[in-house]
Amino acid sequence: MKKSTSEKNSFAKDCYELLRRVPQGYVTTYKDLALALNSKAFRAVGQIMKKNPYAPEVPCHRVVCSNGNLGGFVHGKEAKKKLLEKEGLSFQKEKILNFDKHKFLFPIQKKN
DNA sequence: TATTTGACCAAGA
DNA sequence: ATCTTGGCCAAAT
Repeated sequence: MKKSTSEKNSFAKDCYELLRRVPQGYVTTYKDLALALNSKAFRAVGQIMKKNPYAPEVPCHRVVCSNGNLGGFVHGKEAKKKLLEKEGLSFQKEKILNFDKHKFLFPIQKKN
């Protein structure tokens, strides 16, 4: 079964769509984003964020590593940490405290 | 078209 | 607990 031509560019697009749904005070991970797209392109997700941070429309600062580590950020990790702290998250060095507690799961996510 | 690159991940030592 | 290693996949070069 061949994929339709229209869903060729869907990866990056869907990425932003999903990320845009993440509310303040919550975070998601590169892994979960990829899995939500039925893919394992964990790294590609990060690449996309770096290249096309569609600016404040998409909260790229709410995307972190699945192990609770802060992850990366174009404007520097410290800026990212500050933003998340403002949204109510707390940190231990580079790790997020109560990580899974603030982790946002997408409506149609495969079983954890 | 082929190769390299990463804001990653999970398992080993 | 930290560090290394191999793998993974879309995008850029």
